[in-house]
Amino acid sequence: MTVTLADVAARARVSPATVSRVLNGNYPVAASTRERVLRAVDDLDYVLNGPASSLAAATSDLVGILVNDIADPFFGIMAGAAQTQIGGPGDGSGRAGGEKLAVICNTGGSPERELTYLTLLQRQRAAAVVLTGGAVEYPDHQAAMAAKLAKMADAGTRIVFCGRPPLPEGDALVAALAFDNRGGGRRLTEHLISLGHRRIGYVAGPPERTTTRHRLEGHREALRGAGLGAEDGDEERLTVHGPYDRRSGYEATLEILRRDPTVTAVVAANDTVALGACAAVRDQGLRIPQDISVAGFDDLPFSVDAVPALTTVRLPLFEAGARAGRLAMGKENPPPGGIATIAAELMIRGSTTPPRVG
Amino acid sequence: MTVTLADVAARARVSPATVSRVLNGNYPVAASTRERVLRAVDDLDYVLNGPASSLAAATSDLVGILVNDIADPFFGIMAGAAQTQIGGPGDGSGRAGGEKLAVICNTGGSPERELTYLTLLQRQRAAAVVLTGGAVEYPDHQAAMAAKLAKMADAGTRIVFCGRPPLPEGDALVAALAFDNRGGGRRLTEHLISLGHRRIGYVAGPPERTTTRHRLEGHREALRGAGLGAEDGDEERLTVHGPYDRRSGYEATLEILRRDPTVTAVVAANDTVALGACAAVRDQGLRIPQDISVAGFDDLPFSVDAVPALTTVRLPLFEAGARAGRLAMGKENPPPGGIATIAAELMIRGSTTPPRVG
DNA sequence: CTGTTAGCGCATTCAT
DNA sequence: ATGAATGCGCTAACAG
Repeated sequence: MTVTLADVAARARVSPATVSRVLNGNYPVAASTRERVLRAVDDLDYVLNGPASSLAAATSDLVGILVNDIADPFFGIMAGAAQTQIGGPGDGSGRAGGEKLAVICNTGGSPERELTYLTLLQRQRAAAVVLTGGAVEYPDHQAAMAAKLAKMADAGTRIVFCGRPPLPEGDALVAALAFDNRGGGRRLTEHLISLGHRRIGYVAGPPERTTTRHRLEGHREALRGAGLGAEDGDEERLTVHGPYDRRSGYEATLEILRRDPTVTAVVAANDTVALGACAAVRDQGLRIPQDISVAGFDDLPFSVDAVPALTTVRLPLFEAGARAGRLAMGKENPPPGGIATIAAELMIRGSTTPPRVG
Repeated sequence: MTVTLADVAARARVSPATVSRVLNGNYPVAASTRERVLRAVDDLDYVLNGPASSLAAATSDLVGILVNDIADPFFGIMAGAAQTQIGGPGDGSGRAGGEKLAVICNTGGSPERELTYLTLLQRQRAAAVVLTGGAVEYPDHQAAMAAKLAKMADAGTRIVFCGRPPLPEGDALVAALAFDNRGGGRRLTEHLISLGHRRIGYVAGPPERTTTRHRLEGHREALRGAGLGAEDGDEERLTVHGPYDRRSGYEATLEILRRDPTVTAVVAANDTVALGACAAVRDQGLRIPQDISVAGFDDLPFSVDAVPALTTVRLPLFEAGARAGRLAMGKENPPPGGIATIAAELMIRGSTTPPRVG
């Protein structure tokens, strides 16, 4: 019923080995036979059996891209960009040549699912794995991840981090592209301070994630640099943690305003959270930015369309994702030391202004 | 070097077949031996060889989810929802049990890449394929898709459409969840007409996609139902096509305003496009909704946070994606006739009001 | 409930 | 440049 390599060989009057060689193209084959074989492939509508091929060759053409939340454009943009470098141009024939199968795996931010997906990819003998977004800092989980990644790397799987700091152990096995979340966070808050803000609320992400920690650390660096926060307990009082979603931004902002109605600015962990923060501010009858300035992080596409446009920190998500894809394909050499820090750019827009006097 | 099933069998002092049985769990095994085997698996840190397993069993645990643009939350939400039903709960061990590997494939809207991905999934003997979003209506491509899907279905791959109309041939091979784009589009424009709008611009998506066509048809049904458009050429003049992105919304809206400065409302092909439309309206010095009403489609999460909040048509993306995932897993029976139409709900918000008199 | 026996379809030595 | 032979690691009958 199902057409195999042998069938193609028979029709082309060559040996199975020859068919395999023209299909993989890694070996000299006479032009005339190649043509004959390809015609037989078309005639028979033959489709290579991936599992059999992978088994015999001990490698596969699968590349996994792990993301925390695919419904969030932050990850969608990186994943899509990576895929453009992995999927190959496509030859328009639908026949599929040497392309890899770039697949996106949605962990939902769960450490367990992250490990499960890695195991699944390990089973498939994936050619490469790209891990995007911040890591969870539970020691057990980090150790388990490190062990599993080491094993996969050992088995020949290329490992690439994208927007994620390298593992504590600092394996040389991986190439890491880390965003400068700390620096971006610092400059953003410095901007607010330079405008004259002194009481700044901070809606942070989940405490266990590296991204959250780094952005928050940057924020506090800026506060301390200006002699704010550390001494009077404001840092703790004006920081509220929650997930990276709109609802969290809304509720955390209400909480911050309740704790201190005199805050003049709210910094959100990312742009999505900032949208929720804006809604909360408005629902309190306050105006942005006249009464309260609001800032985000990431510069997602919708941020420029917020009203007023959102001051935020731009991360080159597409470029980083594409580079991660190239690293996964071995098209590009790893950065020196295996790790590159990607700069973050402050985008000042209408949602931040000097606080009202008085 | 690499641990195989036989190694585990040797260590557990059982036959390879027994190990296979406990791993797959589809067969009775004595509790004591099962335990022994599992311990051996852990001791040896054994990982099943996916390709070998798939080859022998002639099936794989891969499920493909095809999307047009993973950076667009419209697809991210559906894909993520589908994955929640497919990936399995995860047992927290990271060991990976009977889960499927749900993978998202980003076609970028290209027909060629769509076919290429299907071929790749066909190679892998995917257990199921979920196709999301509107289809491209080029006859050749439709025929090629129908042929390939038929072949895959024939080989045992489950095919599910999500937010996509069934194929013209109407194969019984697939289960289809189709959004009521036409009805939603019609009700949206009827809403504007009922407010008193008479000259309504329409920023449409790419003309070759079913989603575009259906939404536009709904729009025109409403116009004609009110005796508008058809006779005076407004339909054509006030419709501009473009991709489903912000930029297109911006530019098309400028074009519409140029063609007819007296339009009082602009309907966009989706919410992202609507955001661009809003920006264009504002850049022309016009206010929303006082000078011009703007409406979108999909009700993506950010739409409620637009200022003013966007009137749009809500599609239950998460629910539809989850249902598609269950259909792909065979956890749920296909709808009668193989096709279910998913209702669209009009969400009236602040971006639409009656036009100014005069 | 468990062991034995055969392939699954292909890539890759070796020959020629 | 091509063919023949071997085995990748596992599952699925079939015995027992």
